[in-house]
Amino acid sequence: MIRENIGELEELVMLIAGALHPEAYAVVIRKELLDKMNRKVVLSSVHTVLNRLESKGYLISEFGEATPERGGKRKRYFTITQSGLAALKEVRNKREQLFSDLLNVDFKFQ
Amino acid sequence: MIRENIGELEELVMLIAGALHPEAYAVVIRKELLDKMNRKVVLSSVHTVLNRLESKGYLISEFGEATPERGGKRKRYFTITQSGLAALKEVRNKREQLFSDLLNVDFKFQ
DNA sequence: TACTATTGTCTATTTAATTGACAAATCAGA
DNA sequence: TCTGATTTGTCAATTAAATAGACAATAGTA
Repeated sequence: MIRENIGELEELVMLIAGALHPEAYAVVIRKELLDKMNRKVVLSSVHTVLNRLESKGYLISEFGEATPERGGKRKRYFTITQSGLAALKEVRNKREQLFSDLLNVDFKFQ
Repeated sequence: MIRENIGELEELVMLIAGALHPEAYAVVIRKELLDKMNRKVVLSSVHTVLNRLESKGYLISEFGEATPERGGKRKRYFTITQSGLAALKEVRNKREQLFSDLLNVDFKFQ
């Protein structure tokens, strides 16, 4: 059974893939994860979640040109879908609501 | 090895436990998870993450009175720590930055 | 040609999340 | 007072997510 909610790594990868458009592929996503979130993951972890996000319909992918400038297999580029963007916005809004509830309590008690 | 980052469920549980202060215990946390986030979890899942968060130092707990009004074992109340609050704020800020990057790209390409 | 760099795939292992059965405590009604 | 329903917590087993590491594919460079 696959979870219907978005996991923590999944959310970050989606955000970064979206922000990197149209140059989002595993290697640079991993780099951004490290640079911007200080999140250390191995490449294959990024691939694992990219594949899972694609199977959930939150991302789509296509392979780049057959002859890259320098080494490597063809890059697989990912794009966020409308469904993916909507899912991101939804969790964000709900979490922001919780956050404001929390800060409110924090004000009263501490 | 314990992950240094906060998981998706962990984050929600911390936010809710904080917002429910000083009445946060597993059963009501689970109810809020359902009501506010439409997140369906079994009670023991909530307990599992509460225990993990406590062992990470993000929450602390104490047992309530030995003779509750109606049924049940003694309630275990959870409180968010300064460390927990700081961790929440940190991931939130970083994610917000990614989100604004994404919306910016979204504007340019779609 | 051999080496290095870049990217992706696959399999196995570890960690996190979930489930379900059970234990403990108390109230309410027969 | 016994029985059952309620409320809460604990524990063990299973499933899913995340990680690690070996390998394959492709191309530039010495």
